[in-house]
Amino acid sequence: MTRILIVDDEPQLLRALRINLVARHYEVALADDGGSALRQAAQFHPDLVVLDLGLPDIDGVEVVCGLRGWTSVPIIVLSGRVGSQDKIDALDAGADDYVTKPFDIEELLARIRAVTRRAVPHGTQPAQIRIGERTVDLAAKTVSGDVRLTPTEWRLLELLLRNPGRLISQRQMLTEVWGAGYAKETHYLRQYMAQLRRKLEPDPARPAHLITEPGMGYRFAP
Amino acid sequence: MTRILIVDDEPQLLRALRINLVARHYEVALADDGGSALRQAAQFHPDLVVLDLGLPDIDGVEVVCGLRGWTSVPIIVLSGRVGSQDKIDALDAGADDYVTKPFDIEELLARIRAVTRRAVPHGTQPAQIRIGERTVDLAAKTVSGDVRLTPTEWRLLELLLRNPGRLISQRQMLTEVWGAGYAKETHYLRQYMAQLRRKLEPDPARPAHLITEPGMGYRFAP
DNA sequence: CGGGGGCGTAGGGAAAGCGTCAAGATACGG
DNA sequence: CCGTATCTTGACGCTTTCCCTACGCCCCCG
Repeated sequence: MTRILIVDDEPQLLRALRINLVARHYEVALADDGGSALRQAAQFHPDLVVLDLGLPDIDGVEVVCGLRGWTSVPIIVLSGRVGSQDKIDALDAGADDYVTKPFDIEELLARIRAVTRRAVPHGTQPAQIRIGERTVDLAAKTVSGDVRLTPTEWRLLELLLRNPGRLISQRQMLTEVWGAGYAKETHYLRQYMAQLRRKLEPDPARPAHLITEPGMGYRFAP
Repeated sequence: MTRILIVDDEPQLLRALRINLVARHYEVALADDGGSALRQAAQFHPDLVVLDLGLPDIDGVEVVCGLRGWTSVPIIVLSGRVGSQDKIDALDAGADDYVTKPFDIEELLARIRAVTRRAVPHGTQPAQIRIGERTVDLAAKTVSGDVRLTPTEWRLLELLLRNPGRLISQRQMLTEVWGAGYAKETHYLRQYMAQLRRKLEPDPARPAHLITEPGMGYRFAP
């Protein structure tokens, strides 16, 4: 469920927004000034902030900066000011969208959908990745079970593991690992992929995680 | 360098935007109708699309859908229509922002910055397309259900999927997939289309998505 | 009713791509 | 200076993919 923090000093607008959002199954938290907005954001960990610029205590742009200091949560700014400079300031401070009051609630909802659709779910990939019976730690550059990899093998493996499930073209692998000018040396790939499989795959002859896509490239299957 | 595709049918607006964007070191491509917009997007691979809704050939929302069929590139819609419903339709079709004309160029630039700042580098977000019971991801080159495609099959499928609903002539398919000298080898098409259908269609004998247009070409029906 | 063009399916030979073994070349540390 | 680890390069079977031919079907048209 998407969690939304609404920040506005007008009680009736706050109320109207809360009702509309709850009806659409959002989880809602409220704040009526900048200070409590920052506090609520830290506690509530919203997936989206709807922020009125005209707050009694802190300027709205300041609130945006305060949030952006530690979070990349999407922010939609509401404001009665129609001047372009206000919009530019808010957007460049880190806001994702800017809606001028008065606004149609349906439009705001559509913009909320647009912004949340784009947002990446927080919590990216962990540093530890399992390959068969082995565990690879990209940050520490270690593999469980006393397996050691050469620098070239690490570069190659990292490229694959950072794109789980995605096909990496031979060209991309060669240019990123060996450099431009080696784009045709597919021989290196076969050589080093074989070594990686020998060191990592449970059954190197039948690779289950370091997959070949003939004519195209390789992929890491988690 | 950020690459921007501008789609508008007014030459003077096109010109003004191009000048402003080039001055700010964006790389710019232009299109003046929906058809060339879709084509340009497939060729130019922009990091952002600025799209006017009032195009002569295709409705703007259709263009948004056409793009969203295969890419998650950010889209900022321009429009003279101020009605909320137009905004909602465009945003829900997959647009990221909606700016009503006339607009301040500085505001548009700020919105461009806001949208591109949020955008993740190419390909990290899956752009998935449904074909029957299968799901195709063009960026990762994956098909659900342990289906694998050969390089030629991918080139052919990509061409069709990037032009959803549109007829692709045999000539175009042959030249783009096999090369300029193969424009008459229509039996290649029958061969590979059959294979694609076998691998993707629920009932290959009665294709529901990879449609033959006798004497003309083929079409992908979403 | 017969013929022809366009379409779908099947199968086989050629070629390209892949995995592997092995050995020479190069860098690095003792 | 030598030995080891690592990176290049070459050669050889094997698999996948591509290209091509052949054949049967359907629809349109004569």
